[in-house]
Amino acid sequence: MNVRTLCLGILAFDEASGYEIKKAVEDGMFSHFIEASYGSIYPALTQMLADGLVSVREQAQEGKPLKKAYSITEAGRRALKNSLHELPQQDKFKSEFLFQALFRDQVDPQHLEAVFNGQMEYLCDELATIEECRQSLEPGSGHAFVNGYGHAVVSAAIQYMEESRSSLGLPRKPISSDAAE
Amino acid sequence: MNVRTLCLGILAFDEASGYEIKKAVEDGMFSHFIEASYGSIYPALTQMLADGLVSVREQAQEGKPLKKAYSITEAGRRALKNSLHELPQQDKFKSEFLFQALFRDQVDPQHLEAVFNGQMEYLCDELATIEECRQSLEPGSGHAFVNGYGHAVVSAAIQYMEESRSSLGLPRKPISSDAAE
DNA sequence: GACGTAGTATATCAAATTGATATATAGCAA
DNA sequence: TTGCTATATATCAATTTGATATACTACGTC
Repeated sequence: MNVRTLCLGILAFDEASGYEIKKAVEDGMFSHFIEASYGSIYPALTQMLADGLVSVREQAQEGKPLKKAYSITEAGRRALKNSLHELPQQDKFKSEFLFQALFRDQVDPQHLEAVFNGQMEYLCDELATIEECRQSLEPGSGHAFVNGYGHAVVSAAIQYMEESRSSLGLPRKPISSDAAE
Repeated sequence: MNVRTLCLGILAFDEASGYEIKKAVEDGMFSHFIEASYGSIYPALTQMLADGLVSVREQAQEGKPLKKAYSITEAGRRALKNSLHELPQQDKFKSEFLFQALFRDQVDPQHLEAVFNGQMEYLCDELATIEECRQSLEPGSGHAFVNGYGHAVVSAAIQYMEESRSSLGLPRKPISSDAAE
């Protein structure tokens, strides 16, 4: 699945600018299972506009740059539906954290601790984002299923990390400083 | 982190050919948190050879093509150690399965079921690979930690999927045909 | 015995994608 | 007034993917 289909999927929920699509995959609803950068999003939108899969509405905003709000067209919805009926490719998971963890005996203990805490922070942020979305989802919807999947997986990771502290020779929980932030 | 560092890490455990590195990230020990293709592995090895980070031992095999067994050099180990002390990038997770699940009301029920069963199969295969490695790992090692992380996350996903069958309107478990395979 | 498929092994390349950077404007803080 | 953050679009070199080519063995099957 390419970035075009991905954008089409996001636009199927609501019109959005390239910038907003980036935010959605970076921090928003789609952030825990999708990746895309500006360098692929903008060309995808330009191409789909030429192909008639999306339309633009240019909004001149006071004090802000021109905003191009893209909407999905009927042809776009058909193209999306087609893509949705192809068998999905296998999940891809890349973790530099786990790669580094493999060599834990070759790094300074203080680096290991910093990296471990960084991972914990990242996972907790993910979980917070997932839980924020949680209330606004109708049970039984695709959204609710995906949200629940993310919740299950990230929770399990956090729990495992917490249980592994001692076996990695790390000090007990650093008295939740995240409560202060 | 680039493919060069990734190869260096794998070679730090044992000498390997490009083909064997690919297998390691595809099916082996590294498969659940690393991705790399031939098109990046072979050029990486060639470049690192020129840079003196690895050395080659060419093995003429009877009845098989020439095999180039790459080993990490001292310079390579230093380069790896340096990379290991950089802060890791955030995890990246891409799931076309979850993307499709988002639009579950727009696809045929039979497609949804096929995709769901495909994901289950994939997850169960992952878990099997993880459990296979499990015994040969010394407790407290980096390997054991990473293996445990994978086990925790994949198990949670499988459990969530199983619990979600009914809410997605899918029939009960298709009487484990995997036992027959 | 020919034919297809799977496994071992290296290598290349067009196309897709990333990650960084450039441009521009507003608001807020030091 | 200098720097930082946020909004917003856009480009591009470098990296990476995914597909394909080549070549030989082995195994099944028709």
